[in-house]
Amino acid sequence: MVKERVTVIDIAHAAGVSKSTVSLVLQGSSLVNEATRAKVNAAIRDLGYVYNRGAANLRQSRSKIIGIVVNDLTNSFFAELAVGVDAVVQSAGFVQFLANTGEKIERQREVVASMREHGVSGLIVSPARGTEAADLAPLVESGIPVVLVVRDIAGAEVSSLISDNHAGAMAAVRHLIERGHQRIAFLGGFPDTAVFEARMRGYRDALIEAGMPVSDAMIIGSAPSRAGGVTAVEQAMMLADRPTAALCFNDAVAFGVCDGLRARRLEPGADFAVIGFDDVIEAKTAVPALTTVSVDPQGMGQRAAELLLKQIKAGKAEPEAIVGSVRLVVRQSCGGQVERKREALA
Amino acid sequence: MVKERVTVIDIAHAAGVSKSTVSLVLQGSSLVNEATRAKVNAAIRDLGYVYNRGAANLRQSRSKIIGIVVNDLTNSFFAELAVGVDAVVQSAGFVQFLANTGEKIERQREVVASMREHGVSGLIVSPARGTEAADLAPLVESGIPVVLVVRDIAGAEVSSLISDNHAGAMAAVRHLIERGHQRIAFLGGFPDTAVFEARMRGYRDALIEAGMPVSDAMIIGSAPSRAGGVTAVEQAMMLADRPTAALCFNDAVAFGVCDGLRARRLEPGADFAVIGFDDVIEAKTAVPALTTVSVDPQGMGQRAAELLLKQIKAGKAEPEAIVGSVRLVVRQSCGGQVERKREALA
DNA sequence: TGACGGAATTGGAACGTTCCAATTATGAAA
DNA sequence: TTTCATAATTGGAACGTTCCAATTCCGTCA
Repeated sequence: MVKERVTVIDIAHAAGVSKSTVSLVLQGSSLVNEATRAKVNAAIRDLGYVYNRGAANLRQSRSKIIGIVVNDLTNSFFAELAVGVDAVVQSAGFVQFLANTGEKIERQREVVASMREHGVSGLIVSPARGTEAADLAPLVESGIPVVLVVRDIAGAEVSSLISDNHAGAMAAVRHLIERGHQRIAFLGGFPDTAVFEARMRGYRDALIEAGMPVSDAMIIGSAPSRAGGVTAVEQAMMLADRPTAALCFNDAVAFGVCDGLRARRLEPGADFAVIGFDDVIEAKTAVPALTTVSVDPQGMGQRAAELLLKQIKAGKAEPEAIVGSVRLVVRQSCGGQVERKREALA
Repeated sequence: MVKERVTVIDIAHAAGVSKSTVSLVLQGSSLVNEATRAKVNAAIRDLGYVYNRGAANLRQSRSKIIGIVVNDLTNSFFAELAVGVDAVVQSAGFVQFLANTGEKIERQREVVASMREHGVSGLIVSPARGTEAADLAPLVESGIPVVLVVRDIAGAEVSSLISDNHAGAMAAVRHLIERGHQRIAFLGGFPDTAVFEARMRGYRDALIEAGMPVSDAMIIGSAPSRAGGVTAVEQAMMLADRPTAALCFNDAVAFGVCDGLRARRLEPGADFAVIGFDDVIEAKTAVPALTTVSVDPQGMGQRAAELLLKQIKAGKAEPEAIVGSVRLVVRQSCGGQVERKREALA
């Protein structure tokens, strides 16, 4: 019961035209007569023809495939990024190869190679930790458009779309200072990443701007996950001079920090101010709703995809470095004024 | 500066052999002499050759691509499912097309069609709400192996891998009954889905088994999301005869229920027992840690992928319906004995 | 009637690989 | 030396499409 593949030739036969005409119909060419177009379409339906995009790609040496490789799909930030990308590539008639590297450089190398072999027209990459410009060199030399998201790589000559981490962190810390906090920690994230670096610098610069002391003890790294947040806040609360507020590396860490606070019978928002980063979808519905720096992961995915498609269409465009603006979304987790809070506790 | 594509012919030239020999080398054939193999490999490296899998697929009429279509990638259950699939297909040398339908039947139709055109060797589908057997018919007729996950479709002659929702729900409710709860609600989920049906039936059957009354008022549907959980628990707490415990449709709903409880100054676990379903990755680290029916989404993705690969290898296997076993993971969110709890409150 | 021009259609080559059958090289046995 | 088997290599056809140049069709105009 093996199905013979139906090809343009079969259609041509059935419709009594040549394969070239069928091809024209498939491409929606205006050169073909209305009547024959109808005949051909009827034959296509009758025989259950399915277009072989692979064969077409081979002939035209271009494909309608883009690749997206992310470093951690279990992190909902990246999952949302992927759906943003998916939405725009789908409506442009493309389909996406998605691969998850789990932060493994080796796996990243493999999947990128595999995607090249499959002839993707472009690639959106959120690089694994430790990726270097050299890792991407063969890819960019081949002339395939690449858009880096979330994490930039120094020296890589490709477009990038990262959010303004420095400005976002500053805004968050300024907000905490305005509310009267004196001891503000920076919690979570791997210290050897560019994103950590940028957010942490924003944190420091806001403190310095306000003439406040910067203490390294207040900067506590961890895995950028919920579990990491728990351990980071535990460590912070061991300090002699405990913080009363924290800017967290990302929302996952922030949720973990909330968990850790509750485990010590402290209510996030009321007893300790926490601010996240990213504005993942759960931030709004959590209790307390998370104050966070909004990065809009889906929107970012969309913009990255649009940029990539533009470059694909243009043949090869100059690398663009876009830094996406970012805004502080104030919800409940950062509490009210510190003074008011003190009263409530007294 | 347009790059000419390097082909097997170029390699053959450079290495002083024929294209057939190069092809043999690429396929790792044992027919080729060690020395020539080395020469060819050197040429491949020197010229920066990249294999054109599309051309190979065309000739062999089989591809190393599988498709995975999910109904909601922003739900971390499905994101994890996708990484499970990804892990096994990657190590089998396949790559995955991933598409998100967002529960839209129309989009699902489009992406499935697109995947067929791209010649996927198999498909893993978590169908959108309302998908019918007829929607899949053309696909299965074409002989492409399909594995349905999470949601089964009556009458579709394809393999499926769903978890034992009925047994899981029963186990959870039995556990609550053992702990002394008398009024147990079932919260969240869309009532018109098969998964809802199965879990709700498990809930009812456990109550009946214990000789306890079943009240429709205690069964409250909602969107299967965190926000839905909040509204469902609000509604439940309006009841004259308030529940003291709930089995939730899934973990997202359960988190929402916890949020809603806290908004009313009730502590999940201590004041109200909540049990989730799925065991997503955050369930373990949340505070309180969520008692839940473990479905192991990554493991499920892996099993689905393995089943699919098996069928691809076998040409065409008989449809198998696997129901994955499921176990109750008791953590903190369902509290201790009700008696003890009452003492603590008194 | 013949020439012309635009619209519609067509055959064949090409894309980069694999597969098959055929060929050549190598060495051992007669 | 010839013969044979085995190992290694090879040319050409094929996969299903698109593209190009060429051809046919048909109505109009001189």
